Amino acid sequence: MAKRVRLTRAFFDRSVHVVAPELIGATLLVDGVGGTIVEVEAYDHEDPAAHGFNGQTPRNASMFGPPGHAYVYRSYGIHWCLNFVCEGEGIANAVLIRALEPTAGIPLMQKRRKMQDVRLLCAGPGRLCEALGVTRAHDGLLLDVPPFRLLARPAAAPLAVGPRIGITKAMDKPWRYGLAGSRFLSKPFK
DNA sequence: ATGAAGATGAAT
DNA sequence: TTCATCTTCATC
Repeated sequence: MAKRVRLTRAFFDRSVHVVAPELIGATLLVDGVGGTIVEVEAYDHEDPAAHGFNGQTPRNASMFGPPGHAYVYRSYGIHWCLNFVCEGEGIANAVLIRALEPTAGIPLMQKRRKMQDVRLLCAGPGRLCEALGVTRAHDGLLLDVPPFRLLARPAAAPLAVGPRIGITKAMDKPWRYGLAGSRFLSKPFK
């Protein structure tokens, strides 16, 4: 297998609308555990649905920081969700990582998730974080140094595009991207 | 100090 | 469709 290009902080210093689709097919590993990204959503600073839209707070601070860092937040009091911060220091732009196809460290993921079905291990932002062991401790960390490891997609992937999940229709945009036909998505694209 | 809502997931 | 679970932030 050809050695794949590591994604550095420079990769993320671009519009979320460019970065998000390019992340489909890329590899995400946390302490060596992870797989191929198959679903993401883009949130830009002009987006009323984005956490940063109403200004900076302690929770979303890392979203306003420089690109190439992680933004991890607590969802519904229960789950962690992982984002990659993109261009515009002082402006909140990020890509939510929603699902991946497990390829590395599957036994550990199964243990963390307390279930065996590989298809459901990382099919959703909360599930993905539980499987990879991502918590608030990862908030604000750089993405191009351990424990993170990101590898560029080997080639452009066939994209599915659709409305984002959990966003009220009035605020929504077609900024959810997926690997067309993947069975590891949190939900199918229509 | 208090309360409402939330970029979800699992069970019913 | 319901509910678990709890932090965050706006408001009082």
